[in-house]
Amino acid sequence: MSDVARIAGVSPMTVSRALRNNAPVSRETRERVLKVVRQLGYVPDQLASGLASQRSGFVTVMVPSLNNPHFAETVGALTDLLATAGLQVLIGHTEYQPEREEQLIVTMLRRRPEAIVLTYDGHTRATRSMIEASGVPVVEIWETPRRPLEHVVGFSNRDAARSLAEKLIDAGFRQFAFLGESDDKDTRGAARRAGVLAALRAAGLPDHRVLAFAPPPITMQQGTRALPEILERWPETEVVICVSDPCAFGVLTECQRRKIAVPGKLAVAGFGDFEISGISVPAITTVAVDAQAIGRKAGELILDIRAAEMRGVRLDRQSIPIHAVPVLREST
Amino acid sequence: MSDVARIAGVSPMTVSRALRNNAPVSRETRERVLKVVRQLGYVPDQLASGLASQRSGFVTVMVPSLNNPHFAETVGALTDLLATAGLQVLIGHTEYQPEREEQLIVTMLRRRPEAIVLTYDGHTRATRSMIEASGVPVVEIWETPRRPLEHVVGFSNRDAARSLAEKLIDAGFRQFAFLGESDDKDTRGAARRAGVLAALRAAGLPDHRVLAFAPPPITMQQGTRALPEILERWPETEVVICVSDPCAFGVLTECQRRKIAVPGKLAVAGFGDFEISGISVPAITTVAVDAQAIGRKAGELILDIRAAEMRGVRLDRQSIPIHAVPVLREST
DNA sequence: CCAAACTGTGATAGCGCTAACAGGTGTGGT
DNA sequence: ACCACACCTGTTAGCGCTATCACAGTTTGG
Repeated sequence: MSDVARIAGVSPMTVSRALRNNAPVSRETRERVLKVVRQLGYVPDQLASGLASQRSGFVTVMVPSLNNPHFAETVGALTDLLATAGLQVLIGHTEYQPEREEQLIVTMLRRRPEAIVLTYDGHTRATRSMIEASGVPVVEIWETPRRPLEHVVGFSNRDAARSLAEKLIDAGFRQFAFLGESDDKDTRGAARRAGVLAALRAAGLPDHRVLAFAPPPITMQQGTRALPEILERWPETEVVICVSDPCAFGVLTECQRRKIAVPGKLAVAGFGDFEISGISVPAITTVAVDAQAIGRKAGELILDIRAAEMRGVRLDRQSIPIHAVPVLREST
Repeated sequence: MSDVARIAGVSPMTVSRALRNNAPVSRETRERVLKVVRQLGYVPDQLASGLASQRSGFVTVMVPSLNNPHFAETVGALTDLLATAGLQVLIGHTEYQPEREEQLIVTMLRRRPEAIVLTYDGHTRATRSMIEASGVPVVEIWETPRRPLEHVVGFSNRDAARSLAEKLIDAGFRQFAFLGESDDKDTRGAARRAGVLAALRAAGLPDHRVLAFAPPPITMQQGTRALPEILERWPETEVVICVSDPCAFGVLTECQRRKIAVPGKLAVAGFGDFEISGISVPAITTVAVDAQAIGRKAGELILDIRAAEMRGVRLDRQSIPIHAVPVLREST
């Protein structure tokens, strides 16, 4: 930077100002400086900038898995929105394990993020206390937790799943099975299961057909393996509601292999409205969630938080609702 | 850090050493310091550390899209491997646009990454020269480019696609169509197309049935819309090779909607061996690529590069091959 | 027994940038 | 003519760490 300053005939401070948007520099000086910057191919060091200004320019995002179109969309939308404000996203994937989340948070806090975005699946005590102690603003996404850490951009997985089950009850189904996850304490999957069971109980229907197949995520492959287990244990099942679309697709294909008519003999539903659910034959009934909107609104919220910080105040706890609506398709 | 030093009765320098692994501190001093660190909940500032030590601890990875199971797997494997060495990954998604890659690279270089990983899809001149000028080690993945920037972890998309086409020719197919991307200069998709066409020409078969449907990526949805176009223009087509698995799945489902028997009336093949290709009914013929291995080997390579740097030398250009093999399944 | 080597710790001086304030110049109002 | 003020630029002093050298205390070896 001092090289640039010398050649442009100004002080390093003026170079620093010329490189920012809202700094007071005359148009001609800025142009002269930027010309030298381009000439030399100078690239400012953001580590140094961050240290001096106490603004790292980072936002940390924790998702269970990258290999999930939904979280990829959320992260993509968030990244793009924050980029407009010069913020970069640091992604961590927890593999659906709160302990891993805790460990990642430690690593992330070293980078002094300006905000933390957490996908809800339960947090350890240590995670909660570390984040609170750090004073970094937090946004939880993809659920509206009972005990939110601070801000929330999400929906009730329980209510959404309940609403889906109610629609299927209205459609005349009576014998439900739920294909879900094991080890699902405080997870979004557990909330979906609870929602389905609540609908069944409210309608006076049997609620015992719950298969806790494996730890999350349940893959397509696991969906194919779960179907025979359901058929064997509860041959009377009329409809299988799956914790997410990929395993619903797995169940569907296994039905096709076994020549079980869907929806004639068995109906199948998922959760999330992944692209595949609209494309497959038959198209899969599911709950549509706008994953991009979650990322976008979380990003907007973070910009609001920063704007408030500039004014010296801490933004009040926000809870931004996201729509999640059942979509009945051919599979039911 | 000076607080910790004062309470532990040592100098800040000793605290700094106690927090690292390979620094000379006596066991008892380190334990005493770490105890205070835990007591105070002190979290070292890695921005400051990076500035002082000239090691950012970052590796930049550019992928076309996060919303693609393959790149997600590659990035995931890379992230996990680099984490073992305390390195963090900064992800950028180019949306398949070299210009966006260029712009992202500028942003990334500000963070002084210790290595850059690029998914090959062609690079602009400016990208190439910026990276060379920066002196940061580069690894290109998912292809073996003709003019590599430096290191490579990948395979020939052309040869892999050619090999798939040859197998299908051996299986007796004669009238091929290729469903690919438009605007595919220097892309992996273009290499696949070239490979298929080379196989056809070598076998003396017609090679004119190429549909350049849309800019990458071709989605499932677009696969469903491409099928009618192929059928109309070239009703004699016996097999459609698609640039990637998702669009192959789209083509397959559209066949099912139109009651076109696959593979009886029309065969379908993809590229990449996404999970869906092994699950769908019929399972889709494709080219299997070990996406995780790409991430893992790229990570190992980066650790080698750093180890060499420690010894004061620059690692020779490496080119690490990845296997990509055709997998014939029910759809052909 | 003493020089040489090694071990653990501290003091000093930055890393490359920016916050905060100081000051010089020009403009307009009175 | 003077003051008030806006506007632009420079100076100084760090941000929170670590590289490097210095040095005391200890061990080693001939």
